[in-house]
Amino acid sequence: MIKQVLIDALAKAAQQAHAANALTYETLPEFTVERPANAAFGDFSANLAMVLASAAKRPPRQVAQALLEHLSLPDDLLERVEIAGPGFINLYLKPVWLHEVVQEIHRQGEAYGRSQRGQGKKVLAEFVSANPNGPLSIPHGRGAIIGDVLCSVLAAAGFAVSREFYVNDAATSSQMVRFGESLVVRYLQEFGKEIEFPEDGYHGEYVIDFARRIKARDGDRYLQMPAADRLELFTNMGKDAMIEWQREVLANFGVEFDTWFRESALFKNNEVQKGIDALAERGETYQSEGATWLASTKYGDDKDRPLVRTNGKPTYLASDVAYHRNKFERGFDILIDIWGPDHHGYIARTKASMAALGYDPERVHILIYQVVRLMRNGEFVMGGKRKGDIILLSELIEQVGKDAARFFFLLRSSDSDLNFDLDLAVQESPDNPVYYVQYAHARIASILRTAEEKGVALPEIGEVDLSPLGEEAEISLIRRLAEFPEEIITAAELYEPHRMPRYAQDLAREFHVFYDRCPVLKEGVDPHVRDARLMLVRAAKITLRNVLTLIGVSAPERM
RNA sequence: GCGCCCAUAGCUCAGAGGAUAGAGCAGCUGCCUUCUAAGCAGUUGGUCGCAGGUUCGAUUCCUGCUGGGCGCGCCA
Repeated sequence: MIKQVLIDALAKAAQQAHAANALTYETLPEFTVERPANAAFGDFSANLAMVLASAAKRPPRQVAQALLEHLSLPDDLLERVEIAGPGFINLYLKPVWLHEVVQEIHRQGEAYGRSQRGQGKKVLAEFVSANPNGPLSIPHGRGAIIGDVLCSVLAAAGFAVSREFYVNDAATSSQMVRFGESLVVRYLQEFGKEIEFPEDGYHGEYVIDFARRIKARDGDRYLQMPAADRLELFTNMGKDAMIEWQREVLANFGVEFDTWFRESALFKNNEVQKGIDALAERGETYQSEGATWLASTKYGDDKDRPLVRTNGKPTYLASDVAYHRNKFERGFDILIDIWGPDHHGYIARTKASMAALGYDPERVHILIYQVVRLMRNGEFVMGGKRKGDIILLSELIEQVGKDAARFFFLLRSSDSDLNFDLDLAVQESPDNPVYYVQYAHARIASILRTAEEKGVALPEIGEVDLSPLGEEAEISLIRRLAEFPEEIITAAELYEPHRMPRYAQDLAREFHVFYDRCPVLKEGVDPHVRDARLMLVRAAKITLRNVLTLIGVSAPERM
């Protein structure tokens, strides 16, 4: 990558200036080489002189001067260098670097954008993790897409990624029992039994539907069963059905998990108790008021937390300790948990519990995404579960389609609330960002199709002279293409998948401008220009398709 | 009361400590006998919530306020 070449050259210049006693500093500070906002400031701009100024005890511009005297870059790459503003080193490159970008994209094809930054480090991302007693909701959709695309981005940046869904199916949990009871009552009601439905039961239609399916399949055979056995059986049947339902909806949404990890397995293998014991052995727990507590305040939590209740049952935290410990024991270097906003209070205790077990809490990254609001006709919908007018994730996907749903869920930073405009998502207009981006791809495909129809041969990349590419629209398009690998690395390192749709929009915009200004196949275009532009158009197609694939959105050939 | 997130153009939001703070929408004005007008161009619009601090440099980092969203169980 060109940027790395420049960074290395500047670092070397600093070392040589230092060796020649032209510059003093202890260690070379972090510095950046960036594409400046204003094109007049060159192709790239470095802040090295400014960050070096205080150590060198000289004004930034003088430091820059000293650096330039020792800077060496190939003549066929570097056009000129300028010191500007408070001490920026602005590098103006010859167009050949841009032509090399186009060639590189052709050579790499589907691999363009990928890098080895992650060095194969093993990452486990856990997300969605809905309870197996109901349908997936809109917030689950946001978590699903953030997790799925973050994983794709990490994989592209050279990490070894696993996607995991944690199933909160502990049989002892009161919510699972309540769910099982609700299902039993609905089943009995199907046979005309007049049983009152429990106030704190699961009122949703889906429970009734499933009870009917059990009746249709198995008839009345559960009517005479001992109540305790029946409850356990129905709880399990209901759980399996819910998991399967959730799995299907997510698969329809393009989200597939490598593993579905069950909380119940932690109990089955006694790992919950082992986790508690491990903490006790390390002296991190104590007994008080009949409960067992984790001394999480030692590791930055604001209170100590109960691990085992007065009634002897472990808390949710106890399973979570066992679960995270299990993840580390499976050999993952980095753990990522993606949680909804209602879980923010659990960050400190989760990290504290891992620290108490001797794991570096820095290896656990917990991402909290903020609330989603659906809007229709300019008004908020989804009044709440009680009213029953809640929109399910499956319904949303049906209404707006997978592409729009994925793109919209990813459009905002996880830290921001998300207002999901249902009307806009289905609009076939340029206001709709997903159409805007897909349309750019379709336009490219159309050009290539037309070339074929006209009998214009598509030459091999190595055979084409790219030097005719020099117009402003061409240059800024190539620059944008060149940024793609870095953009993926940034998104991966900051855990910010929302950078991908944003990049896609920026790239689409550059292409539309190019399309408007630079005819490819029209009458009167010089064949050399035409061929060079064809190569650029193909490079844009490759890159656009690659970013859309990362987001999980289709790249249509026609619209 | 405590915690998390947010506060940037009329609206929805970007902006990893850098130069003149950006995009889309909305408003106004133009561009299709020419590769897809689902597009492009021009133009209007800002005390980056307020007050301090750190820094050569703060929309960005820190502290304190103000306003809004969400949450705060030996529930999961």
